Amino acid sequence: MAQRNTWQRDRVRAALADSQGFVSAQELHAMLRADNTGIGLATVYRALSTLAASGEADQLQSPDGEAIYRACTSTGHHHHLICRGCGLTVEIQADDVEAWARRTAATHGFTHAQHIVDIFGLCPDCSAKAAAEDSDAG
Amino acid sequence: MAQRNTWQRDRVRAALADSQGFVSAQELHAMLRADNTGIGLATVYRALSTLAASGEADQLQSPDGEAIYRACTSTGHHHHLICRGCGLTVEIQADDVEAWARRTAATHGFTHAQHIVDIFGLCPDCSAKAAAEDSDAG
DNA sequence: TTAGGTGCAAAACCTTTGCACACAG
DNA sequence: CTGTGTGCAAAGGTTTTGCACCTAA
Repeated sequence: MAQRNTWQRDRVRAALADSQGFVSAQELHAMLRADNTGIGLATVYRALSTLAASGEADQLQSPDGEAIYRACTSTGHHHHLICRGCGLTVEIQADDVEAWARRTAATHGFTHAQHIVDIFGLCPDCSAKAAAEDSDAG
Repeated sequence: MAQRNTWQRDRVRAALADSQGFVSAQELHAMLRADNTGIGLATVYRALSTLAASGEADQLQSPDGEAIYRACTSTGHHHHLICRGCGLTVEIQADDVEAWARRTAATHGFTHAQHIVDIFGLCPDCSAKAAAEDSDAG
């Protein structure tokens, strides 16, 4: 039948739960290897896919183009505030926007809707640096 | 010295402006090749990076893990509801979201903030087709 | 002239897949 | 026993990079 309960799967799940924010499959694999398990990279990917499919994990794309995962928290996902200067990424809650996106898709009869909501800008540090360079370099 | 003004760069910029919504570098390259230009894939990537760095284009990750770009329109800001199946694009107004984005950036001390708010999904037609295939094959 | 841009192809990167074997049920 | 899961490595995809030539200022 469906899924078996292997220690590999458990380790992946545990490592995922252990991580506070998002983790890439590569990072997860590295963690697991460092943890003295001879787990394979493909296994990590497969476990992650399965976990994501069964709703135990959330999967999305990092700004770097990697797939990143997090243990599934009961309530929806969030979005990102990304610094163009240093790459700093702040996770933001946007329940209103979630609702708006769903409503907008439904209004137009769209199904299977995913939304992209991200804000690019300069973080406080980079804003200060940019201002300094501006008056400095002219 | 800074950037030169090559026809390749111009074509990339034009193709980008020509596209409603987001386009991947691969798609852009295909368009440009079909347009009778012998432009190279690497050139498209390089032009896109330059454009993104100079603020003329916005770059982000599609749900499929590709980097996607769109022309940065300084005026008449609106968003898109894009059909994954047939490419149909609906322009949507989102004043509430505009306000929210501005507020969120400010709250975190971010400056020069631009936001990306787009929804990908299946339009009514493609939804129906997908449902038909589902009950047919499943 | 100068130095940045271009094209091609190979490299690098992340992710998926084929295969033989092991292990959960 | 049955069939899913695993590990390895090779394949697949996208994006970057090296190099020689070209071209815009």
